[in-house]
Amino acid sequence: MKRNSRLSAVLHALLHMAERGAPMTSDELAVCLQTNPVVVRRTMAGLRDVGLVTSGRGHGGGWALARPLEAVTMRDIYSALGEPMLFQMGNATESPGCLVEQAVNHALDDAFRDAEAMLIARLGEVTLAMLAQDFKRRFAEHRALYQNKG
Amino acid sequence: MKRNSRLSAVLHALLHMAERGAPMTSDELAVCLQTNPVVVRRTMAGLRDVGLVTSGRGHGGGWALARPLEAVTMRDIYSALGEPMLFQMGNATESPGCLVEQAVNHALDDAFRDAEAMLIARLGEVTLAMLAQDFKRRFAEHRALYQNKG
DNA sequence: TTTCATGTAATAATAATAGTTACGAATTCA
DNA sequence: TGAATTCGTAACTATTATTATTACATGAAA
Repeated sequence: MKRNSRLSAVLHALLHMAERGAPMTSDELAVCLQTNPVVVRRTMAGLRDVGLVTSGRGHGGGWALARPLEAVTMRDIYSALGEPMLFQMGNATESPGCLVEQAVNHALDDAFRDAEAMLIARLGEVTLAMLAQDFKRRFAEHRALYQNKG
Repeated sequence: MKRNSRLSAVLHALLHMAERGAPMTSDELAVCLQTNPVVVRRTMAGLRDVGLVTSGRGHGGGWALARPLEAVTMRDIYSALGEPMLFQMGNATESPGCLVEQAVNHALDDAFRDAEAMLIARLGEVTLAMLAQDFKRRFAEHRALYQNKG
């Protein structure tokens, strides 16, 4: 896994889990996401805590979706991962004794809060089912191209 | 200077530069922003390159605003610092061979692009003059409180 | 009871950012 | 001219945050 793009990676994982019927192990997901099994567990643990996925141990164990694709939005995932991903931009000092800084921080906070609100709203409009459908469309398109060429 | 809050720090600096009539040296700004003079130079150099501030060497030199406060918005500063501050969230892989990932990234990019567009629009509505005025308001308020208490 | 898989703590490695040191170049003033 | 400033930058170090790894315990299934 790279950079701070955990959201992208997790969505990726969830769609692969959906394609598969049975649970996927941390090792399988780690290969899929090009990261380490322990990192997968740590990340998925957060999703399990809010009821988005389930985990099971022993034979036949692993990670599985806890809800149908239609009932999960990108916002759910974003929130489960701990929203401050972006937008944290904590203002310079936590103890704003300087009145200039108070004025600056107030204006910045306003703008960033609004932008994040819009982001969250947009993420809430897209379900995993929609993503899966978009994937299918791309797949069909890709296959058509492939058949044309050979 | 702390964290990734360069935007906040720079706005802070510019307002202090405005209060003062004469240019401020990197050393003075460094004290004001609790950072290092070299860091100040590096940061301010970006603003100078887009014509927001001027720099002068030797006696009486230092940094000064190149435009009136009314003619600079928070967006100008945000852009000059290199927008990808937040929002960079580069999707997991740069070579998206996986169609699942393509679908995910497309959806995420849409949402983040819209949110950043809103952020930039909001930042563009606030001039440094407005921030200065808000500061004055806070100062008056503060002084009133102080006089009441003794 | 052996094998498989998660749970988690502790540690190491990486990457991004910020801070330092050092010195060169340009400007002012005596 | 020469000394005092002050920015301009490169090179290096330090710090911080994130990610990856190791190791082992816990629980479940065959």
